[in-house]
Amino acid sequence: MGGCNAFIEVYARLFEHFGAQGWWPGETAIEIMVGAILTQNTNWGNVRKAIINLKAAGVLDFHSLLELPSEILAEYVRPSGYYNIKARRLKNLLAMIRDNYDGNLDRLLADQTARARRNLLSVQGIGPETADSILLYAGGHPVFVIDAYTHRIFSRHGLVAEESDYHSLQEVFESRLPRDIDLYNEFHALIVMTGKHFCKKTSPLCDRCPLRGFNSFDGDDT
DNA sequence: CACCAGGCAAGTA
DNA sequence: TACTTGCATGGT
Repeated sequence: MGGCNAFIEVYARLFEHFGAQGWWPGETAIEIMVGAILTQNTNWGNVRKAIINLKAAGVLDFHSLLELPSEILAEYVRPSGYYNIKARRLKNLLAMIRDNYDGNLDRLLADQTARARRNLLSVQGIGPETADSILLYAGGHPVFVIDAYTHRIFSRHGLVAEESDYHSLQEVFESRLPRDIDLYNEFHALIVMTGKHFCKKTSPLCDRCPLRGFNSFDGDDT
């Protein structure tokens, strides 16, 4: 259907259904970076409360966060869940930026993509999705962010193998799509939106999913 | 009530 | 290497 590649067609359908998402939901680089850690395996609504706490306390900037005691930081981020772990992960990230980029977040974000990514991944508590979210949404680097929804939606529709790991999925997306930062930005956001509304763990392939009937693979099972 | 959420690391065999 | 478990609040 529609001669061009399936991934572009999926993007077109999702964009038509949901419209532009305008991610990331946050204004500054530090806010995006913090949000990327806080949202790990957690509903964004909970993350928003944590961000509001940090803003209300006036500590949502690099040096305030660096100096803030971990126990206090943990209290602020408590609504996002795993609050002790996440407070430590934030501290680990801040320390890496202090040590490698002279405490300047903009220098991390302006670094070469590969080196910035390596440094992010060296932080305990930052894995590929968190690193790539920071690179794309805070730094504007052309890396496609993969998440649980990406895997679930695309494997259920028979577009990628069920056993694909993070890196192989990222390779597929980046090779099938034009290297366009705005496209990467919107597409991942649209995938998350689709997952939230139509592709939960249980309740596979529901009726009003914008991708329903996308290919013949659809609908043979639930 | 059970289940899940925009992961990641550590433990086990 | 390939599973499993801990981390935790809040919404549906």
